Amino acid sequence: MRTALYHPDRDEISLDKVLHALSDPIRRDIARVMHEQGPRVCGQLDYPIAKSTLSHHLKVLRESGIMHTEVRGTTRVITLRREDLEARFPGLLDAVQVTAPAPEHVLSTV
Amino acid sequence: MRTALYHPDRDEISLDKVLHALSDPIRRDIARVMHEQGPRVCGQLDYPIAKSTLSHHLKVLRESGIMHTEVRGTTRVITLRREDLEARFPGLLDAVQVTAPAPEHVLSTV
DNA sequence: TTCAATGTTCTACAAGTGTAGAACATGGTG
DNA sequence: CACCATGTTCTACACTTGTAGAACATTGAA
Repeated sequence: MRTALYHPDRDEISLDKVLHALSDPIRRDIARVMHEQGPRVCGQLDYPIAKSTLSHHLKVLRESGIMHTEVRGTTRVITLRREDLEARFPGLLDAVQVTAPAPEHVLSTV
Repeated sequence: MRTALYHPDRDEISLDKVLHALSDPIRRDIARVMHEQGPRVCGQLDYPIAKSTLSHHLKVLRESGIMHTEVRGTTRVITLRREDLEARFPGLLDAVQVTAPAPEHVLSTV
């Protein structure tokens, strides 16, 4: 059963959901990696969490409108929806350090 | 028993906690009101929630470093920590529409 | 001192979240 | 076909969260 993956339209992307999605450090880092290294295959992501947990995070990122998922064979290519997010919430990706390097004094953030 | 209210130092303000705090629409609106109308007394805030719930939200905002609380008689004056937040996460308050008016197409956000 | 006003804290609860193991689905390969 | 690789979905669980009522603390005023 192939069901189409849900992606909100640009105008449906909600700030509540985006901020919630980005409040998790792993999800924020996934977004950062997608921006820094371009589209990725899920398996290329390396975090100390279970496959099912990673899948959950990717679902949150996709359903909140932060990334796009394209099925390609057995793998899935995920892409940051940079333009949609920039159009909807200008400066947000920069401000949450997804598209901007963190200033020195921020790196030690707990 | 008067215990000093906890306020994180500027350098201790964590992006995780700030984003989580701002992912709630009521808390984000409180921040917006503080910016727009200056320091407020808690009782001036008008939301359809219980006193204890409002108090909880204010605690989250204070402990995440978003606002400062000053006890003054029986009331408490709350202030947006605009400069600290701007220094720590430049552009964030604007991007989450706390210090910037929402563009037309964003007002209908669900 | 007694009373009222302002908020916080305590307690409780339903809903949501991050986590992971097991099973499943899909697609490529031999 | 059988087999493996990639990820998702199902189920479960402990923890957190937003919510509110009741009691409490503090201060100012009558």
